[in-house]
Amino acid sequence: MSEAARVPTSKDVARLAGVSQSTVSYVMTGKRAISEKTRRLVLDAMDQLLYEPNAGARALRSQRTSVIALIVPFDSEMSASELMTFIKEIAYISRQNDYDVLLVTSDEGAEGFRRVFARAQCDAAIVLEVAKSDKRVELARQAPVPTIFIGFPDDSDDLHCIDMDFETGAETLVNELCDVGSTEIVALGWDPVLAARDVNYIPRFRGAAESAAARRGVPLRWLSVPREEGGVEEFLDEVLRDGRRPGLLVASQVAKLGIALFRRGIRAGTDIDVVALSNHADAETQPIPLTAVSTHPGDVSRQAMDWLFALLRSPEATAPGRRVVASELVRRESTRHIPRDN
Amino acid sequence: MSEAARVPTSKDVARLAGVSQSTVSYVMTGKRAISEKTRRLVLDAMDQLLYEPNAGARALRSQRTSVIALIVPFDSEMSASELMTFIKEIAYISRQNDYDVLLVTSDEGAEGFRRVFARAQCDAAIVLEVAKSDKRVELARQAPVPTIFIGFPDDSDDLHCIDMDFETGAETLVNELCDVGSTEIVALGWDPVLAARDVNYIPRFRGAAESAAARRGVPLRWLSVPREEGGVEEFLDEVLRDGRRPGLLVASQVAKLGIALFRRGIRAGTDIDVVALSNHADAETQPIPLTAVSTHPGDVSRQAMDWLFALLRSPEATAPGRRVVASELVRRESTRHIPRDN
DNA sequence: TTGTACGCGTTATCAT
DNA sequence: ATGATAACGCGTACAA
Repeated sequence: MSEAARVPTSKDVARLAGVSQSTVSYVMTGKRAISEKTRRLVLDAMDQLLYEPNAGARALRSQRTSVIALIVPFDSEMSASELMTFIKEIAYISRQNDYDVLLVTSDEGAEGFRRVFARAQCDAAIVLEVAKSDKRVELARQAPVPTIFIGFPDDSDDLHCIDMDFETGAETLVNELCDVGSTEIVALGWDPVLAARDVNYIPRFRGAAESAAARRGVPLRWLSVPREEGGVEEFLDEVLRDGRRPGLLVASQVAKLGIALFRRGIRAGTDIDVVALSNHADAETQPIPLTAVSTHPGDVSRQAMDWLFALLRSPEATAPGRRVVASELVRRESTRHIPRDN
Repeated sequence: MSEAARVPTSKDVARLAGVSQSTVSYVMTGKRAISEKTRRLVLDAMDQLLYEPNAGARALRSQRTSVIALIVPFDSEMSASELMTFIKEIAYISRQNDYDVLLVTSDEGAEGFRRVFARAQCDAAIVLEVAKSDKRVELARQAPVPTIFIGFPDDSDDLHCIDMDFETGAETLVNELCDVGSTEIVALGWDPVLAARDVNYIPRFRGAAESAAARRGVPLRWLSVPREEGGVEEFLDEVLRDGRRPGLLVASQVAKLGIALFRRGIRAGTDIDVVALSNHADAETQPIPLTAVSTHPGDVSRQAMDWLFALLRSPEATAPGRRVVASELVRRESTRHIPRDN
């Protein structure tokens, strides 16, 4: 790059337009009447200089950053496509509302979250994966700016939380397996490390699945499968031995399971029934497309952002609470489509 | 959330520590000698108040933001897993160097890029996908802060560009197909929309593939396949008709192709030879793992960030240029492993 | 309808 | 070794 061209300030604009600096400011904010002539003068000068207001100065003076912090769990078990949908959607909607997005990795734990508030780097935050007992909950209560949690911590009083309906989703999946004739169910659950991290949706999903199975009188075995090489293979060794073919409820590692079954020559929907918790893209791009309850990351993001902007516009009028995004079963080819009478 | 707790300033720290505000500043920057006693006093006060310096004020005064802008092509044809690797790696390395990452979508075209500079929102930028003739090139030259391009625009004088070695990669893949016995090659190329957008690596890869095929005396047909529903299916209809089984060179839509072949009952590595340009994760998670040249998004990111921080530390000493990250063939199961004499 | 002046919270220069 | 003070660029209360 050549030499650092200095960036013009509102003072430069003022000089070029032949007005005072404050007039330039008022033209931008529209907070007082400006004669059409002056307005044109100022706008022309801005165009000519390619002027943009200095973000730091504006933030310092106005106490608004026009930035939304997004706390991303890069190390979670979400598939890349699901996580990407969240990030992409949140980035798009932010820009549509004239906000930028600051990416914060949740590896730093609660620290990164605290930092962006304490440094006044954002006007709001979105947390993408929350623990049942999450240190960020208390921080959010004391925070100078609003936070939307995607997920339900145990103590969510006065918080804004939104998530997909994992409970109904789990029940739907279990019922689907029972309806196509499964007399035993084995669930491929999340990595024990993730479970130990106390991720909120794991017990929500698992509890609902177990209750639903109990109601149907079908035994359900939950196995937490490590993400490492071989985890899914061992799971299948264990589950399929002696020629057993239980209904599979796949909560995690959807892609790996689809491939692993295929490599064993076991055809989902023919030799075995498989249902999954999965976003649309992942369910479709398996060797055999999976019957699945969609996690709808796009919908969740959109609703979260709607709520957030309502909150930014009128903090008082926007009540806290838990919002649930409906789950939905999409039947694909991994289950036998036995006619049912319902 | 409860009522907006006010965030403490260096003035609050000074008062609590019983020193002047400037002393607090000097303790942070270390730019002058401070007695151990005073230093302790100040640091304790900071801890007690959970003080963090205000980002806007600091940026305004110091002309440094500690933010790196990342220009992300959400609408590109990169797989989610590949794009996510870039983002994740860049975010991690940034934090290790005490920088935050501002996410900018490249949908805005050059505009978003210009904006973050003009508003002084970042100390540097990384552009993740670049056109041969890219408007951001000229902007980067005039920009007040350095930019790293991942990809090679036509006019890259005085720019810092880094990318994977697509040329050698293409040649390697073509040679591999020839070596396992292909007498004709068909390439699954990028979406025409993406090609029309002039993405730099498309002609780089395609040109090298065509040259390599010519050198081997093997005809190569390049087909640009739309991303839409059915694009890959039509490609296969066309390519496989009359029982033809050309060597397949898959540059794009790797996952879709793997599934589509499987659904037709055509086994890669047995019925047909397939090689791909793909990152490790995508190549592994196909029904039949693909012999592929890896795009190494992690390596490219790391090297890009190393370069960037060198540039931030000593702009003069860090020369512009084009850097190439070596490509590497990994043989998996999608090609017949015919012994060769080399 | 417009200009002057102040302060947001820092960093860094000038004093002492 | 430390304190007072002047910018950085913007938004807005106060004057005219």
